[in-house]
Amino acid sequence: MVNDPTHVLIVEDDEVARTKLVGYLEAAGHRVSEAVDGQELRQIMTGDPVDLVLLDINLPGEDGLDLTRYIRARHDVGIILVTGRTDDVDRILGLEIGADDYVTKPFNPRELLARVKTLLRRTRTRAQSFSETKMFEGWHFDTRTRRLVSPDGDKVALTRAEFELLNALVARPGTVLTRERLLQSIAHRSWDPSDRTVDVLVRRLRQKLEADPKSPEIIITAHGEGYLFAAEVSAR
Amino acid sequence: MVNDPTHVLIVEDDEVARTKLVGYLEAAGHRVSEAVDGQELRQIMTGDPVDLVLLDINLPGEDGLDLTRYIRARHDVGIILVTGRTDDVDRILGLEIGADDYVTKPFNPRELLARVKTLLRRTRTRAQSFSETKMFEGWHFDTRTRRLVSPDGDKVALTRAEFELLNALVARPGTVLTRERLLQSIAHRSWDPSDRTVDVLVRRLRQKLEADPKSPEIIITAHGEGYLFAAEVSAR
DNA sequence: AAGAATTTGTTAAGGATTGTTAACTGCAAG
DNA sequence: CTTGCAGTTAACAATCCTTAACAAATTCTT
Repeated sequence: MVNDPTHVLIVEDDEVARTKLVGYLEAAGHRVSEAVDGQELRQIMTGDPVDLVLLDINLPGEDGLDLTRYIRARHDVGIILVTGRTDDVDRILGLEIGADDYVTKPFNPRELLARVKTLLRRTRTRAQSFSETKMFEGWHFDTRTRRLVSPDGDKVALTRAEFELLNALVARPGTVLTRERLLQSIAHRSWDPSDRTVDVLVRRLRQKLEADPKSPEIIITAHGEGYLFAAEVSAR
Repeated sequence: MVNDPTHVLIVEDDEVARTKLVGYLEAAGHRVSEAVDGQELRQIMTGDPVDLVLLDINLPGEDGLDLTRYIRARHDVGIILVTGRTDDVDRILGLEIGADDYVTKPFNPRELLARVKTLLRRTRTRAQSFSETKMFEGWHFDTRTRRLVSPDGDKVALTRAEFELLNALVARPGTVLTRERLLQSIAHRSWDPSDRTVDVLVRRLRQKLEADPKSPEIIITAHGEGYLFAAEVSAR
């Protein structure tokens, strides 16, 4: 895995955040370059082939979206946007103009690295298509904007972990998923039998999602096995 | 169970691991083929229909993920990935690109066989495009949501074990099923003559299902043999 | 940079499900 | 009718899940 270190370019003007990112990625065995604005980015990318760009969306001068356009126009490289929680619109726009993925600040390191790794693999094998909105029992769940809309049209806010959990469940309706596996999807870590993290998250999700959280009909527990998404899911 | 042996293909380059896997699966009554790389896999799969593939994720050359994509593109077959404990991302990615399940090395035989079994059941019904809800004596039984609705329209909650039991019975109406076999369906374990687990579960199910649990008409006991689902089942 | 706010993880008590045991009941063959 | 075997039943034990409250970690605000 460290045989052929991939070259990752981080574009971020805030020094604290940048240093953090550099740390994570170097620890994961990547070669890392840094830039604070479009000028530095151009300088680096013309001289040294880059495999993946981590791009803050809020930059002074040319912002992340401008740079996404710029990069897409001349380089074949993966782009991950780093966005704030409130940058909904920019995020969508970013994906539309060619970014491959995004992470929301605050991100957790594991998730970040997971997305980096996933994207590297994808760009290497040239696959396409990223997210979509799924519907179940009147709910709309957009995996791209991370938004959940109730049958009445109310927006329901999901925390990061709640989102990941729902995402994992919705991806495999009608299948019992073990806690081990769910925790993998949520936090990229493994599970021991005394760990009740998943249970607690399931409960929190149920309270947002179920008509009667006491007798759930969407997220069903399989005693001794795990949990199961019981509603029918249609994607669009 | 050994009447119609399912054909399982194991793709694993490490000989020790492969031999182990072969042993487990043959002991469970499956017909097993072996491959060490993508080339051998293609050779086998073109000549001989396979029901399930056990696929090591770390292979030299084309790895498990590449092969998952390949298989998904041309065959309707269950895929279980065999992953190392550290392959977080690959595992999740594997599921995203179409694997059905995974087991982590080192695995225990019991878990492995349980997963193989549930997946075979699922792919089999998938192929027959089986319906999800079955009806008998006015009851509606939805195997996907695990819900039971009485003739009056009342929802009856089933516990996991009750659900599995009813599921096993309904799948073969008019046939006497041994305790051994029922316990297999419920708990994936074997039975000894002093084990009253099935009996107790039958009783609990009867109390939810039978008009008069004292003289059951739907779940009949076959003295000295096992139990029998006596109602007529129509699927839809 | 400090404190507030939010999210996430942890713990322990309480509840539910499942497994086990043993007394009891009924069946079926002599 | 009796006897032995098999199934039923209830009560208990073990395991697993739910819940609420709290602690820790993280992010946001000023």
